[in-house]
Order: sequence, then structure tokens, then C-alpha cells
Amino acid sequence: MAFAGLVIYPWQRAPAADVPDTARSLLGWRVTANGVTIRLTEVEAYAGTGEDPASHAHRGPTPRTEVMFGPAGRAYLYFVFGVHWCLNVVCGREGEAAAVLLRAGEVVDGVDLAVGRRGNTAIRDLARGPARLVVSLGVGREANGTSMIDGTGPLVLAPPLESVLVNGIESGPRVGVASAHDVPWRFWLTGDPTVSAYRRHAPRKPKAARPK
DNA sequence: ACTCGGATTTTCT
DNA sequence: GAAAATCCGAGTG
Repeated sequence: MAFAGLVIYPWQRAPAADVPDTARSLLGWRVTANGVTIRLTEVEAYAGTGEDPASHAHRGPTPRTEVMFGPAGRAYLYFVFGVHWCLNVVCGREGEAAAVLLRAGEVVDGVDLAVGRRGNTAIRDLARGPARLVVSLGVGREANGTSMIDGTGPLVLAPPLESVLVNGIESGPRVGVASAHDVPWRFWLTGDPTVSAYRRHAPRKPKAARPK
């Protein structure tokens, strides 16, 4: 019997260059935190320094992206648009900076808790989008840098209990990124209702005169 | 059903 | 100082 703290999944040993394959393989896995479990239905891959201009780590380590350069299996949470948190699983070897963004999933346990955190929302929209997923899990900045493997942090990432054969897996361009529209590194379960709607990156409106 | 704009703060140039 | 891996509500067809 394996010691929980010593479990190493194969993708944790994979190099950063394999992050698209890792992302695809994580579909159907379960993320649990604070009484809510979500089955992943949509993810995106981000590669490390230099190769992927859409990655936060593209220009090398900074205080924010430091955790991405650490060992695979930790959580990388970032704050976006001054409003939302999004959750990534760090991938690649130490010193590399790949990550998989958890974009959407189906709440399979703790639905009541998730509804309490998300407010009046359709069940299937509870985790339909990266920021929504984080709200349902009830995590925030305190989870950044913690392991998602060994149970020492609030988040636990676990393989599917049974083989979750579905219709299939599709891929396409990543959502909302300001560059690299041509890289099909978004993966989702075909036809799953909890997959978020694709939106092309919308250019920001030039700043209007500020009232007051 | 779809499009548009605002919120709000961290990060890096 | 500007941009950012988003979400929600309002307005229109």
C-alpha cells in the first residue's frame, strides 16, 4: 500500500514540453477542497519560459510565478482582472514552468456547499469557468504553492475512480489569451454541459475619462 | 440569443 | 501606467 505522501503520478515526472499531453490526461480527474469535489471537464496547457507568450512565466521567474518553477503537483493561483482567482496545477520538472489551468468541471460532491459559495446559479454552472471553479472549491490565495497531491494543503487532485470513458476529447484555441491564438492547447470532454463557452480574447476598451 | 462594458488589484514595463 | 488565462448584468434583436 502506498503512503499517501509518496504518491507520484507519471505526469509529475514529465518535462514541460509534454504539458499538452498532461493537460489532456487530467480530464476526468477530481479536485477536492473544503467539502466540494469537482470532476474536471475542461483544461488548458501553458508551457514555460520562452516558448509560450501566453504563459505568465514566459519571461522568467518573478515573485508571482515562482511556484510555477517548483515541483509538479503544486497549486498556482493567480488573481485576474482585480476580481477573480484561477487555479493551475504546476507541471514540468523543477526549474521548468509549465502549468495546466483548470477551466471547468462538474460538481460531483458537496453541491450544497458549492451553491452556498456561488449563490443562485444553475447546478451545471457552478464550476463552468476557471474563476467559478475556484469559488466553488472555496480556496484563495492561501492555497497558492501548496501540494495538490499529498493532502498537506486544502486541495487534493485524484485520478478517476473508474474508467471514465466518454464520447471523446476535443481541443481548440485557449480562451481569453492575448496571444498565441493559434495553439490548440485547450482540451475538453466532448458534449459535456459543464464546459465553458468559448470566447475570443476581447481587446480592452481604451480608458475613458474617469468620472470624479 | 447575443453583444457590450464595468469591476478592481496585482504585476511588470 | 497599462494590461490582464473573467464574470455578470443590462441592453438589444
